[in-house]
Amino acid sequence: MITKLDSMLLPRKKFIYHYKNVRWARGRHETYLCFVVKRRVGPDTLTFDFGHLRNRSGCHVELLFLRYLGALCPGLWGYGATGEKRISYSVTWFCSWSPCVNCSIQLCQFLNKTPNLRLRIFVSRLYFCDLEDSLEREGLRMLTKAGVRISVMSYKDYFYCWQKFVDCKKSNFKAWEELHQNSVRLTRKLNRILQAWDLEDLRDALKLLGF
DNA sequence: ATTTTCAAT
Repeated sequence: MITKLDSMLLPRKKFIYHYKNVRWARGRHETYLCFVVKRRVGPDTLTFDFGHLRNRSGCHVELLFLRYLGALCPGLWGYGATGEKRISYSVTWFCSWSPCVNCSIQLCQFLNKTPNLRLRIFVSRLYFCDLEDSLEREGLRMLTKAGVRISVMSYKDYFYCWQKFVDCKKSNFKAWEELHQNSVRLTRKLNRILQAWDLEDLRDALKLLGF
C-alpha cells in the first residue's frame, strides 16, 4: 500500500489548493505531507525514497508518517541484540499546515528515541498560531529545541515540490498572487514565535548577568 | 472590516 502511495504524484490542482499560502485558507479539511527520505552514508546522503501522504480518519498526517517510517527507513532501529549498526536517515517534509501541539509533542518524543533520524520541516501555513499563548506555538518551539529546523515554504520550495511531487507534466510552476508576500509574512511570524523568550530562560539569563 | 485551521454530516 505504501509503495502505491509513493509512486503516486499529486494532481496539480490538489497541490495548488492545499499548499496555497493564503491568509484565510477556508475549507481545507485535509493536510498533505510531501517527504524525501535520504540515507546518510558517511558524509554523503543518498535519496532513498519520496512521496506524499494525506491525513486519514482522525489521524493527523504527521503521526501517519511516523507509522510508515519503519517501512520507509529500513534499519532505522537496528538490531541491537546482534550488534548491527543503525542506519542514519534524513527526512525533509513539506506540509501544508504546521503541526498541532499534540503532533509536535509526539514528534519530539519519537526523535528523542531516534537520534539517527534527522528531521527538517517546511510548512506552507501556520496552524492555530495566531494567539500569543497558543499551544501550537509552544509545540513549534519544542520541536526546535529537539533539533528540528522549521521553515516557512518560499517560492523555491514550492518550485521544488512541483517538480518532485506533482504530476506537473513538465509544466512550469506558476506562482499564485501574493505567494511571496504571504511567505515573507509567515516567515516573520514564525521567527517571532521561535525567538520568543521562555520566561524561565529570561530569569536565568538576567541572574547570570547580575540583575 | 472581516474571514480559517488535519470535518461532520
